[in-house]
Amino acid sequence: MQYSQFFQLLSDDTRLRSLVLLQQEGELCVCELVHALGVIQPKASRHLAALRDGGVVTDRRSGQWVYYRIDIDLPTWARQVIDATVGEAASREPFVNDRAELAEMPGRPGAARCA
Amino acid sequence: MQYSQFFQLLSDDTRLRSLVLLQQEGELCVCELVHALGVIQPKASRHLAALRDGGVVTDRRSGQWVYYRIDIDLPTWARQVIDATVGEAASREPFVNDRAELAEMPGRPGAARCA
DNA sequence: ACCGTATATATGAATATCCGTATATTGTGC
DNA sequence: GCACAATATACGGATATTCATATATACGGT
Repeated sequence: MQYSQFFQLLSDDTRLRSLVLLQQEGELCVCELVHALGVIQPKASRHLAALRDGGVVTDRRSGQWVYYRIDIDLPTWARQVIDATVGEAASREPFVNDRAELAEMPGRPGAARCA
Repeated sequence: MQYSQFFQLLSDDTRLRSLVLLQQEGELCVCELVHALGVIQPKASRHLAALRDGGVVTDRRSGQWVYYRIDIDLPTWARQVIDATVGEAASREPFVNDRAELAEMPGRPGAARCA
């Protein structure tokens, strides 16, 4: 059943924190997520791959960097789930701190960081 | 983190199908869920206990029966997640069939089955 | 071609989850 | 108190998830 699979992807802290940041920032590369979340690179990469394989995010290569964003073609209900969650989580830890860590990251690649 | 825990509870088919039925019917006893989902009793009971321990549903004893319903005090965002999901899932399998099986169940206990 | 950076994947271990069976608990009616 | 129905829990076993380490791949600059 596709529904429970979607929720399974949201049931891990690293994946959920990544999704919240992606929803807030629009697009992020792996190294930005590694810095913001304070996790090692293989861990971030693995969870992003899971989100991509599940159709929740898409990736785009630009030079050495791979940028991830939430899939534009996500079904309406799934988008609503993410919206409701991020709306609540945005003002709570650890999500507030994740965003602060991202903002303080030096030498971020200069890709489009539109919301 | 409470958010990922909530999603973990929605990431199992049996629990999600139970929640959809509870959202639609308002209140159901274990034996009704056993019949509607076509699962054995310990399985239904175990998953309902997980939902109760996670604060997603509440239980109420009435004679031999224990009735479950979605917790009225669920945070707004969690309620929105369930609403969006049930709104979409209600017209799809296996949720349609679950409800049909429940409607055809003989000898249902005569408790409040309000929406 | 070589080196450094960014990202992905393979591997094995630790842990968590889910299951069916068996059994315990609780309540009802006699 | 006894029999029965509804529900809950204990127990192992099977499977899935997550992790860190190590390694592989891809790209840019020189």
